[in-house]
Amino acid sequence: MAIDSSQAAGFTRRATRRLQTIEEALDHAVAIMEADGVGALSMSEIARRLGIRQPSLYKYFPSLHAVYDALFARGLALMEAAVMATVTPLPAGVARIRAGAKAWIRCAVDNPALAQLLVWRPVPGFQPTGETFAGSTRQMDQLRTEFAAAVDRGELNPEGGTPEALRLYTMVLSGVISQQMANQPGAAFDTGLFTRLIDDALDMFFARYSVPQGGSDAKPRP
Amino acid sequence: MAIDSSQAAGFTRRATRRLQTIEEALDHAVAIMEADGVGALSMSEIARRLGIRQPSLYKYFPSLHAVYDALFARGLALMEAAVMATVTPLPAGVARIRAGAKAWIRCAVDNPALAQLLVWRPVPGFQPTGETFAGSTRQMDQLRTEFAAAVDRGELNPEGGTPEALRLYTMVLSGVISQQMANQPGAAFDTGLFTRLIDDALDMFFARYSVPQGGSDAKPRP
DNA sequence: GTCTATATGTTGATAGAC
DNA sequence: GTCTATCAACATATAGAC
Repeated sequence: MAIDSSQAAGFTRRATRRLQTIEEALDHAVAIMEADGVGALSMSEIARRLGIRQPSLYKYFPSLHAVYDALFARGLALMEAAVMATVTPLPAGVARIRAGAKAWIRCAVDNPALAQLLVWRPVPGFQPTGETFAGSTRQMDQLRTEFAAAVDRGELNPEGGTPEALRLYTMVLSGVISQQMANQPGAAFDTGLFTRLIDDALDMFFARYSVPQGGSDAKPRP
Repeated sequence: MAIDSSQAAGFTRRATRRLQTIEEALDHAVAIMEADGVGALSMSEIARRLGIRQPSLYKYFPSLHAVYDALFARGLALMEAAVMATVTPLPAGVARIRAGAKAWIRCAVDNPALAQLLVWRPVPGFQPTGETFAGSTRQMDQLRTEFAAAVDRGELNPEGGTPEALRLYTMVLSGVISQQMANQPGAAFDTGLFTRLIDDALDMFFARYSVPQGGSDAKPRP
């Protein structure tokens, strides 16, 4: 019992310590990217800030690309968490989609380096692992169901459920964050010249898929 | 006379030869960026492809940043030429703006490296020279006048002339090209999953600023 | 898991001969 | 304008002692 417990505890402690170091390394990586650009990341600099020698870092990451992959995954998780925290208490529908969009944009502005990794492809030769990329696909799937729900509830016309509508939606969000990051980096969400137009952008988008506001009996389906 | 002429000719010949070399260097630079990413550009690689030693390249560009600046300027000029060629024969108005937008997107897709340099900011520490950046500002000014003309002609409501409308417009275009370059690089304009939605995106945008389609007497201004 | 040592490569930029 | 030579950094990654 005592032996098992200490073994288990020892194992988990080592494992958690290792995970802590990994997270710390990623923290530094984010700091480096935000300071000097996404392309300025290097194993040497991470190790330097971590207080270890550069070869030691290879015990945690097999390559620089692996670091980028972990950062991509972290970015995905961060965005998902931000959106979920905002969206979970809300009922399905357009209002929920809108709230999620704003949460996403806000999170992207607050984490510009990770957002660049997600929205742009600034690192030559880097592509997220299949496993990592699956997370991105999963988020897109969930977004699809959100739109389908809004259509079912009659808040969007049937065209709102098409892949084209979804792509148009991602284009709108991508446009907001791209212009904000490129032309006014560092600005806060509430004061950014482009992010402050997010409501207008969403109005513009959803107006395209609004249901005809009929009177008492407006084309009900038999 | 003969002397003056030969001197002048000698001077211009040398000058044009020099300009030719510079243009050739920029051609190689574009090829490098398209092959290995915008951040992969280096003086060494340009010189290698140019068939000269790397220090010799410093006779043409004082630094790598100067090369980026020249590339930024070339990208601006290319886009402007493409838009102008499409737009010049058309009368002012929304149709002309739309045609210009499509020409711009098409040109961006055909020149992804230069487009990335213009739309994103992928090179850490690089900012276009004041002179170069002025070209960008000038193009924005012209866009502003295009919108003002469309408002004057009654094709857009007064809100279409506001800075917010213009920013929303740039966000839409930036969203199209960003999503296309990030998620389906290399696709042609006509078949790209995102670029083929350009008309829908423009519909969505201009619908927001459409004038109320009145009957015979729809709110004429006194 | 950390270190030293090292191999091997790259880069931007300058000095100075021709 | 081209070259050689060189500097000073910087990088990724591996081998192997402890």
